[in-house]
Amino acid sequence: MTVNDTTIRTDYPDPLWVQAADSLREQIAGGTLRAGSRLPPERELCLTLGISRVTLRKALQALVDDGAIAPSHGRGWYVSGHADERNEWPNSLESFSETAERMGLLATSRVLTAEVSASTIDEAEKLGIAPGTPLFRLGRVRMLGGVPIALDWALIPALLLPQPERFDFTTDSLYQALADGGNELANAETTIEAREASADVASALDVEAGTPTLVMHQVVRGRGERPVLASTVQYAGDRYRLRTYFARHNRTEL
Amino acid sequence: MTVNDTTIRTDYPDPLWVQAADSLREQIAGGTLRAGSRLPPERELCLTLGISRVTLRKALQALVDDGAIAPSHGRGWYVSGHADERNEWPNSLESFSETAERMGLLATSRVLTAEVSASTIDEAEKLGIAPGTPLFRLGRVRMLGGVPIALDWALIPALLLPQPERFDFTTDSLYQALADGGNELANAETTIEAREASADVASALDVEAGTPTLVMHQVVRGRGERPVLASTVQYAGDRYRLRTYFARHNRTEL
DNA sequence: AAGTGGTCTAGACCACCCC
DNA sequence: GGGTGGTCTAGACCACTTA
Repeated sequence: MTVNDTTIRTDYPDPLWVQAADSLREQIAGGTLRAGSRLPPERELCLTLGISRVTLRKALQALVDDGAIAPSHGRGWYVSGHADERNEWPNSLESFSETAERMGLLATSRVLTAEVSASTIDEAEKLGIAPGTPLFRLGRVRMLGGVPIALDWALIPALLLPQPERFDFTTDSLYQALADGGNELANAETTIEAREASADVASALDVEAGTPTLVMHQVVRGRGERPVLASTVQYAGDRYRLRTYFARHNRTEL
Repeated sequence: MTVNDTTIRTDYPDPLWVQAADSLREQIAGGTLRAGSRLPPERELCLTLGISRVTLRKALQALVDDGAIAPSHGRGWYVSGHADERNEWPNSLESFSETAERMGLLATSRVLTAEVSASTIDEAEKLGIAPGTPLFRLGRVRMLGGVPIALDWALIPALLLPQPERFDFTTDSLYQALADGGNELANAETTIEAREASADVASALDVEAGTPTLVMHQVVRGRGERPVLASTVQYAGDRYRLRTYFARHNRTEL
């Protein structure tokens, strides 16, 4: 027999495992499942949620990636102590706008540069394109509550962001603009280092020259695996702190 | 029957999905599957590898987490351009010893402190233990090829690392020591900031006071979700660069 | 229309933990 | 021994891409 045809049949529902994961997240957030407590057995959850065990386990894995629960072989699933909401992009750095939201501040930008011009050899190599390919260059001062926090330079092959003048990057998200154009971001290589503020950077960030800054360089790729974006962000050392959360995967090896 | 009931029985075959993932990794690394090329269809791989589709997909997901391949609905699986070996702990920061290996340098340490003493209130709060609980304190200068790179302070509840004097932390890995004791590390909360080197730090790292340093603070949890380790690492700004690689998960949002 | 990945099921057996 | 998570299967249908 098939499932009991509950006639839900809604036209475009989330996959069952997403619904199940959301349901469990709510129960954890709502306190029905307290931190440290054990979840009902998988086979019982299957009945409660009306899904198969394979599907349930996919939902549970999603919660593991969030850091919300952890399995213990032979004992059960346990709710993590620190089960608050995690990033929507787990294991990533907290984004600037996420930080702003967490701190209850308004994230804005002052646009220094927004223009299309030919790429240099170095830029082309980083982005995996031919030298001279048109690049959209976006330079911004990122601010929280009006205070300058970071200098952000982004390079995007112009073809991937047609008509950049459609956007107002004092408030619009560059990531969102790329996603709207069908360039979903899939992964990123990141390096982070500490460096003194040069005179130029210092004046843009309104700090003294020579003070420590945090320099983050990223090459972000889309689904197609070609780099979509290269960015360099330089944070004033005493005004920002990168945050991230790592969860180890299901590897059995040490 | 009860053949030899040797209690050990270290007869661990890897799960099929791990074997399958390894097999695919080899084919990619070995060039049988070139960057950018398409993998055989899932149903064909199932026959080749002699496993079911569910199992195969678990293996493929592992490669996605490595950043080695990416799926395209309706088209196939594609090998990523940058398909070289990734971290064993994907989406984590590259560890000090990994960096050393990549650069062909020898990672050593000078042990400043290795002692057990009672925890302060602040330390206890970070580690989720009672104030006064004995802590193993390990202070090291981390070096690459004999050059001091970072100051590393680690705090571990003493119960989790009995007889720390068994280890020689000038060369032994703290993570390995914890894993040997059954404390597998599961996840970590990390903050990273830039700060000036104090006089003490500067002399330990052999740099000038006031130069930029990268300060990374981590609270690492094990499977049990209780913190296992709190560490603060301060890198000389002009001698080290953190590296990481993020891969977006299967979320459909955006 | 055919091929491909995405989701889902019902049931099975194994490995681990605890009584 | 009984309960629990970990692995695995064979088959089904849906959604997307390409021709």
